[in-house]
Amino acid sequence: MPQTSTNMEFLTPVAEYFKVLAETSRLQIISCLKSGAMNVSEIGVATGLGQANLSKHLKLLTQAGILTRNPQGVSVYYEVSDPLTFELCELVCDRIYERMQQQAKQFKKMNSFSSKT
Amino acid sequence: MPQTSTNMEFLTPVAEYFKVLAETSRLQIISCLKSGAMNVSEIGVATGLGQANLSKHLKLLTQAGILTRNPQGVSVYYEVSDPLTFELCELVCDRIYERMQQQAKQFKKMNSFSSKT
DNA sequence: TCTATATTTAACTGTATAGCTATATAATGA
DNA sequence: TCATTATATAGCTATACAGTTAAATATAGA
Repeated sequence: MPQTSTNMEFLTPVAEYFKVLAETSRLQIISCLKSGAMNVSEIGVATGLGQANLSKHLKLLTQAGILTRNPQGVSVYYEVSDPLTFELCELVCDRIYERMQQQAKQFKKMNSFSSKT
Repeated sequence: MPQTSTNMEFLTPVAEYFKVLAETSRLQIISCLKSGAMNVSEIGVATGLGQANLSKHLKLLTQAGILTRNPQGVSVYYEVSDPLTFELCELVCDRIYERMQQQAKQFKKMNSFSSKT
């Protein structure tokens, strides 16, 4: 990436943050942690992710500052460290929902097979 | 990806949305469109991206519903279609800034070489 | 200490994609 | 029509990384 533009460097951490949220598996993990802290096995059951794979994602999320790691005896509990994470997901979710509704409306209006009620 | 978990499918469009924002080049494009619509050549100058590469990113952003395409004669103008995009970037940006400040504070406090004023 | 359980790490494979070069398409003016 | 300029696309390479299997590490209890 031979980018030498001025504000490139400032954008890098932003892009990296979004990249962490840009995977369904990690979103699954975040989603199931909405109810509070869980240990790795529990998250594994809840998400259905393979054990090693899950561990890698948890490491990534923790390094990105999105999760907090908390070892308790033999098991390790993870928790979403910042409510902003949930807010971002909700904002995007809501917007996608709005768009889908809009598309459905458009579709109904344009569709010549529609009953046009 | 042999994921069969229930809410996987609902998370896919969310992940895809974040993925589009997870590239410095695309963030550059979005950033330079803050001031309003620009044509491809202008964006090219502003970002320093290669012509073909830029074109691909613009296509991606448009397909994701983030940009609006508007051909005017020989040139094509692009514009950010939804202020939510800017909001998301700002939210993340602000949070990263807070974290960096926090880390700096921690660093100063922990550093045994510090002047401790 | 030995064993069992929980989590992490190492190493590998396949896939997705950023950026490149070269070419194609579209629109305007000579 | 032809040339020129602006965008878009095709094809390629290198890199990043999700998911897998196998091995390593850590903790608690017998």
